[in-house]
Amino acid sequence: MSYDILKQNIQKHINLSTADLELICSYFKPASLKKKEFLLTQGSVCKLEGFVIDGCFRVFTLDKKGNENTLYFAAKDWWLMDIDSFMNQVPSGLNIQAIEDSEVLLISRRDKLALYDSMPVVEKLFRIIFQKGLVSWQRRLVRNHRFTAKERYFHFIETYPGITSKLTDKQIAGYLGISHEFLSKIKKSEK
Amino acid sequence: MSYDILKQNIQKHINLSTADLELICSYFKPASLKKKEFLLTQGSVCKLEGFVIDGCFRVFTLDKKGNENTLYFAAKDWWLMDIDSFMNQVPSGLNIQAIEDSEVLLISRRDKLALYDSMPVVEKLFRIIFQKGLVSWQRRLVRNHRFTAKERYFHFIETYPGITSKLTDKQIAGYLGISHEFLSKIKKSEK
DNA sequence: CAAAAGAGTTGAACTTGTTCAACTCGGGTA
DNA sequence: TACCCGAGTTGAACAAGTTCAACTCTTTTG
Repeated sequence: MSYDILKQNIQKHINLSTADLELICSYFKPASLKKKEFLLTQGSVCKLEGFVIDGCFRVFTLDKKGNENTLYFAAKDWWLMDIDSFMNQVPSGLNIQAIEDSEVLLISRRDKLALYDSMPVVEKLFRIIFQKGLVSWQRRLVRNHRFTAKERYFHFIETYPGITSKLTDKQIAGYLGISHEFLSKIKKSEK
Repeated sequence: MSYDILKQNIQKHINLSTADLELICSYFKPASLKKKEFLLTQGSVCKLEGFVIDGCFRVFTLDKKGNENTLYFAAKDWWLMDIDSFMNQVPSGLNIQAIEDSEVLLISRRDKLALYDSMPVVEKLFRIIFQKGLVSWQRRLVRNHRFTAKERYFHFIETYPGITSKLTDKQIAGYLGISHEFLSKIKKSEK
């Protein structure tokens, strides 16, 4: 059952009664996306927050020159959201696209706000999730300042071997913040 | 009264009764730090979380070569913490140093955990604070990928004119992730 | 199956940023 | 006052990463 992955994810963060767990999960609705389909496009308002059950997504922005900058990839067991647009109902600066056929569990903004209001433990859950997220974003920024593109590349493939295999080099380059031509040269140099 | 700044900061995020606000604030104890004094040093465990009433701090890491990488500056009305070390009681990778004589309000880990447990609204407060923090770290990473050092420099001084005046160029360079020599050349080029 | 589009590679010229070393300048401290 | 230290500047040589263009090789799609 696909909800098991969500339940296990929540329990990694907090201890919860089975009843509470069931109740939280009941607000999430399953959805399928085909490869290349978008869950959110830049400029529109984010209406859904998701959790990936299977498949993989990339979350990226597009600048005027058409350069893609990838914020993160979300494979199985990852949360998927544009927090800013979802919470504040402002136009999103992000695109969320399936990079392979995928299954997600989605919650609407209204339901999420209702959960926050009715279950304090959900506040705690997301306080912890965001707290952990903040730490990893801080670390990523330091790596970006401190490490060369080559070091960042090897850090990435060692840290996320499972995701790497699903991605094109162009997508990885967009995550590392380098051109795909340069990534190609990095890979060649280390053969 | 110095607690007013903290109260106003909290109220920017959530609506709270005066009684709750007073109760939360009662856990925070004032402290003074002299210029160059450390609130936390790399390798030790973070025991206190702070809120800046006056002055300014820098939060940075030091690598083997002695390069300083600044995660952020915290002036009046900013929160100050190493979330990872504080929450998980692991040795910190960060240094927190006053860059001028400063006043802070500090809360211990025990008191913070007690607040989380006894007041669900505190969970909400920090859920919102971390949520906003996450958004700005994501944006900063995109700026780092997309913008040149020169663009990042002008973005910084335009966004934080008040803090800029307190900082040396070396400290700003550490925040931007460039050498201070290169920052000097950037400033010269735009005269 | 054929055509087209996208992914990856390579080279050459270029831009951005680093490193190291030498120098200047102003402010605190003995 | 004299000194020294840290901040900032500058130049030259170098390293890291980009851009553009040309080419190959898969993959997708009609």
